[in-house]
Amino acid sequence: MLRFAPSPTGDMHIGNLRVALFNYIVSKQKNEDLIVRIEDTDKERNIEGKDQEILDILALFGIEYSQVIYQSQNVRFHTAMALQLVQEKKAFACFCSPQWLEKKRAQAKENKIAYRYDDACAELPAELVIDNTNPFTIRIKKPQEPIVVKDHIKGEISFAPDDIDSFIIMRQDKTPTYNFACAVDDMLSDVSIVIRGEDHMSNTPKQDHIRNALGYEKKVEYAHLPIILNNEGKKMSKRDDASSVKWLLEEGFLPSAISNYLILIGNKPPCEVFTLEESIEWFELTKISKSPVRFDIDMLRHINNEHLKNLDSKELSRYVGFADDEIGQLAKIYLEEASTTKELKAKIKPIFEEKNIPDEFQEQALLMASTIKSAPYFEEYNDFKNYLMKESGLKGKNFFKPLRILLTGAEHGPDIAEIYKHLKNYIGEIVK
RNA sequence: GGCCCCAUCGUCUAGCGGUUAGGAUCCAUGGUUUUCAUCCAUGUUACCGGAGUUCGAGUCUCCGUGGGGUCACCA
Repeated sequence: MLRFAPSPTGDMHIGNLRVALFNYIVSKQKNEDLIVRIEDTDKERNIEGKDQEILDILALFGIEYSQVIYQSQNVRFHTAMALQLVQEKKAFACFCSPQWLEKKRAQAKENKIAYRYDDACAELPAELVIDNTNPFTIRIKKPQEPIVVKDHIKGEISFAPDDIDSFIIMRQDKTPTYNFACAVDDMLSDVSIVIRGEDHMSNTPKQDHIRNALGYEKKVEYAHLPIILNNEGKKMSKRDDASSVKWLLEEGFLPSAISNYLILIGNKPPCEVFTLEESIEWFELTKISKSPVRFDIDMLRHINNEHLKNLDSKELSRYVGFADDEIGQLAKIYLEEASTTKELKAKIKPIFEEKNIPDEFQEQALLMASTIKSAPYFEEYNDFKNYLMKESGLKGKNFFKPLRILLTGAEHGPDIAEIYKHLKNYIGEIVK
């Protein structure tokens, strides 16, 4: 079993999508189910409808999963297991107040030493606990021995007990913390391998420790993906437009191209342009680079352009807002100067709109327009051109510029002979 | 600051002790084109530094340096 575990607290991030993609690929390779677990234990930060948005994006990208579970539905298990740990004295009630802990943290920071919980409540006598009416959290006792994490990408990494710390597993309001819920749920779902972002690296020994304490013997495998950096070399955040899958989609990047790019970076694929399904054939987690990768929109554009070229013309036509094959074929030609569907639309749409004629060609354009309007239908561009030249008497730049502007609404563009093939049936519509 | 990870062109990477250090992208130039672009050709640009091991180090070891991640009763 594999799992993708997003929290419904914001827009789907490309790093997240990448994690989903890798989980999907590996689940296919291992022939194991992939489940989606919505991590909604923080009621304050949950955003209504984000869960569905995430699911919609997964569908759009062709990421299939066997079921969706909501972490909040598992709290009774979390509670029961926390209780078990307390009874076994592997966890304890901690009465330290948030304010007190915050003060300790500030002190540690001031003294430039790492903050660690001092285990003040770890060995409280039972009567002190029973009589205490103050609110408390539950903390798990830190491990005795270092915990070694085996990661398919990072290799073996050891964490000292002090760095794992006696951390909180249940809050004062009796809800589980992330690490606890996550560790328990992965166990309950019988997850075999966890593929997630590198930012979870330091959570791993904690979650491992929880399962050990619970007596779970199966070793969960891990793979931590290097994070994606922005142009400044920092982790991509909400501030970076390109970090949002929604934004990328709106900019006119194809889902297939986005996944292609996300699988390509920090990887050594046998080829550069491929589909998600193709990548299942050769994908290997161990080939993923250990170092973070920079997001390069130029590369994405290049990949997107290639995917656009591979689309059949009918489909391409729909992406540009039309329905017929002919416009799709026209769009194909424009692919030589556009890399996203948004750019493509910006090229195609003006063709059917009223044209803005620059002052210097005003006169010629007027003459050209009336010549075109009275011209018969020509199958071949050459005949069309010769007729117009003869009738208008225009030539050279004075002929081609107005013609191009009248036909396409742009001063530059693809070879007119090429686009005429797809425009000839619409001439009446185009030149009004 | 503690812990963890990382280090080849601007970017993504090939390399696995002996190479003119290769490819893609980006950029520049030339050719093709009525135009922009495409396409083709060409070109600029990289082994973070220092010690060691070795006949020989981008490749192995150590130490620096640099970059990133993470240190919540968030996930």
